[in-house]
Amino acid sequence: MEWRKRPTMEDVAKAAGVSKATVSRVLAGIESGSTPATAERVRQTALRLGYVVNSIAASLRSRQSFTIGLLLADVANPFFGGIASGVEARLSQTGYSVILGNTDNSLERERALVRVLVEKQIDGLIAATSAASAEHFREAQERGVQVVLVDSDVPGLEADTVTIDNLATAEAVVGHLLELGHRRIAIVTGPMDATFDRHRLEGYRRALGRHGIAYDEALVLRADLLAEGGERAVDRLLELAPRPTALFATNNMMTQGVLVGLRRAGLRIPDEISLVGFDDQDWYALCHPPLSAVLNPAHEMGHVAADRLLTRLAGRGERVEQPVEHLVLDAPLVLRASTAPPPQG
Amino acid sequence: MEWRKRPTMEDVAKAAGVSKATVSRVLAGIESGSTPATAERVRQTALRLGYVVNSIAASLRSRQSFTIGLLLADVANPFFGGIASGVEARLSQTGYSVILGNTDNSLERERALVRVLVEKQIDGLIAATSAASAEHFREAQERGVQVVLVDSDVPGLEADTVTIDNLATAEAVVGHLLELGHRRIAIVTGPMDATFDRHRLEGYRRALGRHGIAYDEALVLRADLLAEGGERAVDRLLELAPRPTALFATNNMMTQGVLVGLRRAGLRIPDEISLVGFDDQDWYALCHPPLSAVLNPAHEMGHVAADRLLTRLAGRGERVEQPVEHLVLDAPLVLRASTAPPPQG
DNA sequence: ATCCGGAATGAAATCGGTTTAGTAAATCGG
DNA sequence: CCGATTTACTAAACCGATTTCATTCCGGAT
Repeated sequence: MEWRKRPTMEDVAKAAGVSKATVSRVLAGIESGSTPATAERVRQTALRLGYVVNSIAASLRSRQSFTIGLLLADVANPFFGGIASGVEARLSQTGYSVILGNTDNSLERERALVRVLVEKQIDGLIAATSAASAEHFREAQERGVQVVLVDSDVPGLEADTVTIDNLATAEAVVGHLLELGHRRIAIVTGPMDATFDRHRLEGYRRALGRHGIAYDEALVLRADLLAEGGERAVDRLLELAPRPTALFATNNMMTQGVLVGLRRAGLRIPDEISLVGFDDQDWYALCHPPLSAVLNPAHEMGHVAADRLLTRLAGRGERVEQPVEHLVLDAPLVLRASTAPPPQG
Repeated sequence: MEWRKRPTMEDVAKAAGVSKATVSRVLAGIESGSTPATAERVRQTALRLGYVVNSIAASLRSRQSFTIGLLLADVANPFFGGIASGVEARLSQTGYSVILGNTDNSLERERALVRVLVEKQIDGLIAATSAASAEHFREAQERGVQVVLVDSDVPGLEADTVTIDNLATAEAVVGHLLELGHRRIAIVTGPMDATFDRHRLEGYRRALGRHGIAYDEALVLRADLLAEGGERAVDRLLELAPRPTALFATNNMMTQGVLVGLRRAGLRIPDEISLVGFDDQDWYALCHPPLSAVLNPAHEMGHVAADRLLTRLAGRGERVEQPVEHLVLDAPLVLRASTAPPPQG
């Protein structure tokens, strides 16, 4: 069987009548160390032979993979899709590749993924998961991986973060509801593993406190961050007496679930109940009624995180280590038509 | 500066009193070639030293990276997010990693990405883009990369594909509209680069033909596959006289755009115009009115594509080459409330 | 003419594994 | 008990680049 082997740098060197070292220098774009004429000849032969570098070999020797890991709780969720697109957009401008890992909110899977990524010698890691544990990240750091956290912070981990001010944002949402006159406001939260989750609840609490309203555990509907959970939360809400007049759903999937639950229950928004969602999506404007929600800048967070990672990578080998940064982006509340003063009676 | 180097296989070998070869065999899980006692001792020392393999080095020698490339037109689009999650779910069960590439519908970016992926020695490539060109894929194939296409086919490329029957699906949609009594049915298409785009139009055409209705170029609203394009398509539709009584949007983003365009124009669905969308999303059920659409099984397509790629990778080195397969999945039309008989007069 | 310094280049070491070829000892059949 | 396998294991080659260090070449200063 005839099979043409792909040309290596050695082949190019031979064909161009130079050494591997020279070919390497030329193709790496190093100006000094070769005549313009030689450089051109090398480039031509490489092209003629259809030579393509083997980055695996290059990485082995140079100890740089130009690859970063991206851990997401759920790629199918547009919020994380937005983060991914932001990360990818920024990184691929620079020749870095991103290895995608989906954790499905499983800490076990997350650990396994980090392990594989470390084995693959990633230069950096961007994580947007709700992991409560820090050790697997710390292990990666010890092995020289720069890590940047997005959306959520991990307590006890010394790493850059890119988030929104979840506390203030939630406080603003609930403040808006309070100003409309609502007094019984329910909140649908996740399992409280992640900081964003806890901070959103804390903001809710603080807004109530500021308005002199007692915090009532019964109004905190703990769910699973998925649509299913949002839907079931509505069921529990219906059993509350007196029934809350407003509801705050703290992520996009649960917002969606709440919407179907409310529709199934036949509750009219905002006449019978006001609703504020999270992670604004384009379609929020299209449902009935158009939904007010917090705009969580997913794409931008991804972009900023990638940017931060790149500068950190660029600054390796510096004498002084760069201090960690905690970047906080704006998350405006976009008001549409799903909130109104509470019904009379 | 004191700096502890991460242990290599050599270190483990020395500490365990065996050779690198033995360590390699043990850690690779090769049963034969070592006593259970030796194996255990090696595993223990590896653990004790905190040894982690360097897959880069392993890949270089073994010529397998256990990495595949995933090219998507737009990760932020939930449809592609669904494909990504399907691919990732199937692949990560098996120790493969996926490198994500976003093409943004740019052929140039797509070519550059394929180049980088080939340099990174991917074992396989899954692409869900609307590239009309085959050569960059063919080049990857020549370099030993197995290619699987998802959602769209690339004419002139010998590769596995995983798609839906776009022609039949579109024909069914338009057939449904025709049976309701519509005679002027507009369609919003993409730029016709991709086969899915062309096939959907062809299905539209065939349905009309089957019902003895003339095909009218004016009713074909060419857009850009984005929401923006769908919105502008509505503007053009409004200028048509007589105005079409039904509209078929052929992907999720354009469906969304059409929805906002229609809303802005104040056209009531389905009283004044019927609408069928594509790439069913959960929120279609939540808008007003609940939207009928084709359910494009993104997650499943990704899953199947990954599966196909894995069996192809497993079958390398066989005497006989496996023939390419064209897998076609079901894409049901889910009817909700956005279609009705045309208005009188 | 001679010496010197910098630029161009090449030979060889190196990265950290996998794989091959080979060796010594253990096992087996008769 | 002997030759023939088999088994456990090692030494060394190898994958294909980058990087270090030595060498050659050249023009300009002395």
